[in-house]
Amino acid sequence: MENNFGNLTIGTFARVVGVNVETIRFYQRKGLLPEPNKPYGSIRRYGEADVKRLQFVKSAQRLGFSLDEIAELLRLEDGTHCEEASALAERKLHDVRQKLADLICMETVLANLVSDCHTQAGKLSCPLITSLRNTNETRSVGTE
Amino acid sequence: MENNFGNLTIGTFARVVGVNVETIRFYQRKGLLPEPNKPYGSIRRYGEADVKRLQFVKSAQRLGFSLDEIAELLRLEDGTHCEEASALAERKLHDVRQKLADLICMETVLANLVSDCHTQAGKLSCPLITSLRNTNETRSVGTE
DNA sequence: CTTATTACCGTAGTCAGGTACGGAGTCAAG
DNA sequence: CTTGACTCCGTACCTGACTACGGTAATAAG
Ligand SMILES: [Zn+2]
Ligand SMILES: [Zn+2]
Ligand SMILES: [Zn+2]
Ligand SMILES: [Zn+2]
Repeated sequence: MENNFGNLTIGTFARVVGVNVETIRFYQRKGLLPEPNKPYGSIRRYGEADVKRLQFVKSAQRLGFSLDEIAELLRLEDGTHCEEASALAERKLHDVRQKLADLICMETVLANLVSDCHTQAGKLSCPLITSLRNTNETRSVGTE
Repeated sequence: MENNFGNLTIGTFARVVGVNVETIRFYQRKGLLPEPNKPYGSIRRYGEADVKRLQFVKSAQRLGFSLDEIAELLRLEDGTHCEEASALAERKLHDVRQKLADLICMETVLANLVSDCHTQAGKLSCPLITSLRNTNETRSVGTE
């Protein structure tokens, strides 16, 4: 039968997006993905919309959003709640910027540690470890 | 009795560093912190070294290290394993930079969505939602 | 001396985010 | 029409990082 991208079984769907079948079922139970209907018998079929939605979930997840937050983002999908939608998006934007700041701080600290470590010239002990031991420099990270 | 910083009970120790007592005991079971001896009876006392070590754990954690990785770092603490230490830090730095790239991408997307939403002028449906529905823009996120 | 905190210790529970399992039923190929 | 892969569904289990519970002992405060 046509196995184009509009007509996937759960297994193909999972392989296309690169997740475990069980993960899809888990997301369905959590309400993140719908359980599509079974057009040709007793097996559900998944389409492009599902692929996109799942890819969105995975993208947002890589950005550190929790599944609950992603559910919130996805609940905006009906398009009738402009106020709530923009408020939510702005909150997320704020979160993202906060995370960005934290990460930039981490990046600096780690990059310095690594560079110190590499410019060590026959010193007695690793400056990376020494720096980590005097935690002063890293204390400012994650000031939420 | 002297409650200076070289003679803390577990409760004071916890309060000083700002963690739960149970967390300390948990770290002890994990081997991240030693169980000090009981100099005045049957109650353990904690000193500056313990405070520093716990602060080290918490700092490293804020930098995105897992407890297992931190244990690894602590095992390198004699400072004679520069290679391993820097390799570990470099791996973390790579992770952090990957997350940064992802977040910058998401920041752009979210900022655009919010701005679209605000420049909406009496249109039928929220452009933020519309954009979210065509998730194309977020597809590039997390290209590991 | 009594009472209220705290410490000690082991075990168990929590939460997020899955992953695995087992017993059906279903479907396309040979 | 059987075989083997796949699906469905419910339930159970797993990891990481804690957090809570419960009983007993020690000790500090009044
Ligand atoms: Zn606004
Ligand atoms: Zn080094
Ligand atoms: Zn070594
Ligand atoms: Zn809008």
